[in-house]
Order: sequence, then structure tokens, then C-alpha cells
Amino acid sequence: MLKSPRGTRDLLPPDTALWNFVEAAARDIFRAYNFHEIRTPIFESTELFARGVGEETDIVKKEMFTWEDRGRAESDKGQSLTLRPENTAGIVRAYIEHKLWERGLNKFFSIGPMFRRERPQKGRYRQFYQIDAEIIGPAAAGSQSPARDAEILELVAALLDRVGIANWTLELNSVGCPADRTKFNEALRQALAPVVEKMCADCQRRAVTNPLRVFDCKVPEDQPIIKTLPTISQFLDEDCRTHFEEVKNILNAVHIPYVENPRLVRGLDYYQKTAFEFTHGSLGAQNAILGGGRYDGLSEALGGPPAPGIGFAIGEDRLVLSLMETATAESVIRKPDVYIAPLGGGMNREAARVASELRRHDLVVDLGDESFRLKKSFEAADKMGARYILIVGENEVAADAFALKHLASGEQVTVPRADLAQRILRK
RNA sequence: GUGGGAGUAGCUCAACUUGGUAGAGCAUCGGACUGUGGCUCCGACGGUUGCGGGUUCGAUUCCCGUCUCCCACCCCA
Repeated sequence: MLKSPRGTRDLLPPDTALWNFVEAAARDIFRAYNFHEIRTPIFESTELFARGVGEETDIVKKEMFTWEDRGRAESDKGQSLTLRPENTAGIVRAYIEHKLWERGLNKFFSIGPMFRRERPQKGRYRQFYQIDAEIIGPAAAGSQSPARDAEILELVAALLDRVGIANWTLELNSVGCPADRTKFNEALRQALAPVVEKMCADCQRRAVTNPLRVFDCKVPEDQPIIKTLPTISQFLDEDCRTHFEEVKNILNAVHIPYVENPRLVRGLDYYQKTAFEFTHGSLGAQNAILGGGRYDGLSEALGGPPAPGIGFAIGEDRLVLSLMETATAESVIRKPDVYIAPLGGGMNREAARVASELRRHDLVVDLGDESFRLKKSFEAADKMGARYILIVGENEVAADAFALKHLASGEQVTVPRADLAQRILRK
């Protein structure tokens, strides 16, 4: 049997109602913060991600779906294309390409699929969905301000609260400027050198390949050593330090709780200053539902003008997973207001007329078939959770009044055609 | 990419310590009940036991490979 490819899956009803609920809530929140939707291609030139995400990142080195396009002529060498592994690079590319700063546009959101060639596990798929938001623009427009960082964080908190995710934790850090990180990395290597032999095998490897990852070590014996290691906060320059302080000041002012995590780092090269993550329990090892940060140098790295920016990406798959602990898809689905049961030959066309009329009143209407016995229609109406069942038989058509039964109470009345919609809307 | 666990009906799961005709509940469809449901009862449908190979008279069971999912690692949202 044909199956969906590894790491992909079908989203089916009723779960899709939960996805729509999340996306509708996100759109509401974005509107309140004056963000506007942008839709970029799901594949881009490979070069964009190499330059934007970072040549040396695992994402670019081994986790992208990349192929060579067919050139138009023999002499035309095919361009390397890649399914987008994240969306910030694409949005910044569009910002540059269309000179969006000229139009005064600087707050964007986007919802859609991303692709990474990783080994799948729960909450980690090869096609996954992200809700992205970015603030980007000329410094003169205030895009470098810590107020934007705080605004983004407040937006995220509002969104999580809106969809009903309780007990989230905001972890906050500043990863400084590139110069700060260089100094920090150097200090970290020096601090590790004399002690690394006493640490676990993983840490010994990390100390060489990626020293920052030592902070993620979960081995209890290593913790005392890790506590003695320097943190990035000690290496921030004046500008980064005051920026970070002001972000925290504003968060305090709007009562957004956070915990400082000096060990929080970001994997992508372009992050600077503010880095953050929202986590939620019981997602196993993949406990981050959302992450983001500031990327002041990205536009220039992609050949654009200076355009400080900050943004985040919600892992929608994980958000929905978290949501399923408390909410069921059934609770957000809209059930039919009325199920119409045509009864007897020729009644399909009469039922269609009634259904058409009721739908014009914004009622959710479903119907059976004139071949159904009444019992079957009742069972169908029950199964789909309809509020009312409406019987359209010869008697009803002759009288131009229909039997309307409230399924939960069993109360049944005869209602003239003209009064049907109002009657159903009432309760 | 590495390590471990698991794949049996649409869903949730059985089928004794290497082996003997693959079962239940729920769901679906039909009937009891030709214009009044949720309950009950009866019946039917449903499977190349993930796929391929091997051992065996005989494999859901044992062995090998492979695919997929799950857990963890790497890394990351």
C-alpha cells in the first residue's frame, strides 16, 4: 500500500479543526499587533539558506532537501534549489527584493510548511509547520529598539494564552554581538581545557566541535564543572547589555514572566543579542514549542541594506500536540445546526431547496438522502452531533410546514417554511 | 546519521515458555423496527499478521534483511 513518505503525515478531521483554531487565533493576535501576512515560496535558491542560515550549521550541511533544477539549455547549468528549512531567510529575501522598507512595511507574519531531512520522532517531522513573525526595517524606523523585542515576546505570550496553553516558560538570554561571542567562545575553550578530561564522553566531543553545547549536558557529575564555566553575559559589550536590560524592564512593566537562562544559545548563525525560547512540559526531548531572537546582521549578509530585525517561529505541530493534552479537536469543531432528512421519492429536491435557504442564514446544514429510512437519518444526525433534525416528507411539502425535532430534548414542533431559519437560530 | 523498542481487521489489543486452520471489543453495513434517534438483540463485512527472504512437514510466533512509527542521541522549532 502507498504510504505518505517518511516523516510526513496527513492531518485529518477532526484534528484539522484544532489547526484552524490555532491559526485563526494567531491571525487575530497578529492583527492586534499590526502584523501583515507575507507568503513566500516553499523553495528558494540553496544559496539563500547557505548564506542566511549559516554554511556551517547542521541544517545546511545535512538536513536540507536540495536538488538541482533543470537548466533551460545544455549550456544553462541548473540552479540548486532547496525546500525551505525555516522562513526567516525567505522573508528577509523578499524584504530586500521588493524594497519593502520603501512601503513602510516592517511587521510580517507567515504560516506554512517547512522541510528538514531529519530522523523523525514525536513533534519532529520532515514536513512541519511554522507560524513565523518578523519585525524588520531601517534602524531609523525603530527596528533595533529593545521595545520591539519586548513587543514580540508579549505577542507570543498573548497568543499562547489565547489558544489555552498554560504553564509555558519563557527562557531569555542575550547572545551578544559577533565580537562578544568570539571572545566568549575563546574563554570557554580555555576554561574547558583543564577540566574536560573529567567530563563525560559527550562533553569531551562537544568541547571540540561545539563548546556551547556543553551547557546542555544532563550528566549529574558534570554539573559542578559546568557551573564554574563562564557565561556569555560576562562578555556582553555596553550596547548589548543595556539593550538586554531594557527588554527585561519592558517585560516587567507588562507583567510577562520570564527566566534568564545564560546558557540558552541559538543554533543559527544570524542571531544576535536577544534569544528566547518558550517551553512546555511533556513534549519529551522536543520541549521547545517556539524559539526566536534578534538578527541584526542578516539583511546585510543577504546583500540588503542594514535592517535590524527580530522574530520567532512557533513549531505548530508541537503547539497542537501540547494543546491536545487539554483540548480535544471536538471542542473547537462546529457541529451542524440542522440535519435534513428527505423522506420518500422526489424529496431530495425539496430538501435541497430548504437546505439552500437555511444556509443563506449562516446555518450549518447537512442532509441525507430520500432513499434513507427515517431511522437511518436519525442515526446519521446523532452521529454528526446535529442540534436539530428536519423532516422533509410529502406531508410537510403539502402543508409547507416541516417537522423540526430538537435531538437532545426530543421536543418536536411543526414550523412553517418561512419561520424555519429564525426558529433554528433561536436556540 | 547512531543506538534501542514496536509493527496483527478502520481503531484499541489478544493468540502460553521458537511453531499447528488468526480472535475479541469498538467502529462500519444490514435486520428485528415500511414516517421518529441515542438502548438492546441478531447477523454480515472486514486480514498476503508492514514488506522480502531463510529455517521447518508447517511461521503471527524462530533467524536475516528492509520499510515505517515510537524513545533517546546528534542537532534543533
